[in-house]
Amino acid sequence: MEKKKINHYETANIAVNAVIFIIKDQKLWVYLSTREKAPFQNLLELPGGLLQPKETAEITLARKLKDITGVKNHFFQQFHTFTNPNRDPRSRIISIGFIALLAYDKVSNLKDFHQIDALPKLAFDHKEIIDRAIKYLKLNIDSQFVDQLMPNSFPLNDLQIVYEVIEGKKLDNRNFRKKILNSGLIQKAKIVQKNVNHRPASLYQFIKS
Amino acid sequence: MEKKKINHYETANIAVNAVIFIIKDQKLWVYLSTREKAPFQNLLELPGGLLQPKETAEITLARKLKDITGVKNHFFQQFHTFTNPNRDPRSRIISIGFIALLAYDKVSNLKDFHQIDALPKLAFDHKEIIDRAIKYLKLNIDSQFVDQLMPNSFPLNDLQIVYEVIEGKKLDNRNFRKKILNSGLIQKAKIVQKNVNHRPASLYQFIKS
DNA sequence: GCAAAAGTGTTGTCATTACACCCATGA
DNA sequence: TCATGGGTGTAATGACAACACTTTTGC
Repeated sequence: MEKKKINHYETANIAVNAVIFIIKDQKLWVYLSTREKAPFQNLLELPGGLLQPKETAEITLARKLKDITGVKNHFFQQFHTFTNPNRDPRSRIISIGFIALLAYDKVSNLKDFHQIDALPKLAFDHKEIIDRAIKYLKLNIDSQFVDQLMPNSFPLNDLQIVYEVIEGKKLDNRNFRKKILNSGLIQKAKIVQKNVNHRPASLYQFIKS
Repeated sequence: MEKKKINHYETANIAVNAVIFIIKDQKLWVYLSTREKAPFQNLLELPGGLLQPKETAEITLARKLKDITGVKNHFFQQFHTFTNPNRDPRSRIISIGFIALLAYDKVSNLKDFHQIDALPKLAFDHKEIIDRAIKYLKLNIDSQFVDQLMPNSFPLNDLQIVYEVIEGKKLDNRNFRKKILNSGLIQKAKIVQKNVNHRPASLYQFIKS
């Protein structure tokens, strides 16, 4: 008896994965959690999850991010979709990769963040996802991205460090200040830095349009 | 009797769609074909197809592009994945969107190309896919992209037109020539334009690295 | 000789780079 | 008073913008 071949195309689960970046101590850090189940048990992995019926990838991701960080209204952006048929040994799951950017002062617990230049072996293709996310971040660095990585108000030198970390090079302090102040993107906040054992900095904030 | 809920996640087919651009007559054109079956019968749609088992999206796309244009080794690039659960009325199909760029002299039949500023109603969410592809193209315009859109050798003024169409503005001829010649990206070809009823142009080509 | 597109230089403005010292605070 | 990071100006260079006429070919 011959079974009619209705459909020789593949069906798959659809996953999202978030590469959540923060900048702290002049380094880029990414959120990872430990897998409790096989496959890749005890290895670190990116947060993510499968799309439920009626969900877009963006809705699934917003739901997941809120669960993970407790922050509402995360900033995130698609950067690539990973479709290698063997990327999950259990079954075919394609993953839509997002970057999510977060100011470190919004993170209540930093222990799940890992420096991107000292990552151990990761589950699945998550190393590849992170590598591509970093490439995307460096290539698309702009004030909208940097805004997300900064606290509400900040010294100019902290802003400079964020640019330096992402661009991977030192910037001239005087030139940086000149440029950023002339850009019209930021303004002086009404408060000043306190409790530092050096000259307190003026604090600035991004002008929300 | 209660049915055990094994999996409340969605499975879906995975499609790729290609937004194939050419530039001709100082306009941007996109490849579309007419749907022969419902849904959206007789409307125009983007080329694409479903992933087969063991195929990555990139492999599926390369296969499809070769079928459509006859060209091997197409240049293409992912730009966005579309996951609206209602984007296909038959079942859940998510689509990975690619741009593909092609020199118009490689196209044997131009009848399936449509000017992007005069598109009729399209099938599915394909209008949205094209809009996003155009945005991506404009935002990421670089010499690698432009190279794909040019014939092997070309007059500088044709190159200028390609930049003008993508950027959506006129460029100064002298400044354009100065800049592009100083960039080190192109070199004079050994041949010269023929059979034109005006002064024949020197032809140039991109230096393949 | 006319139509059509190819090709060519100079000047002003603005953005970017390079570079080194004094300032305000807490301990 | 010392340690720590905050904060400042000027000059040289390079990139980009504005601008109009001559050249070469086919018909």
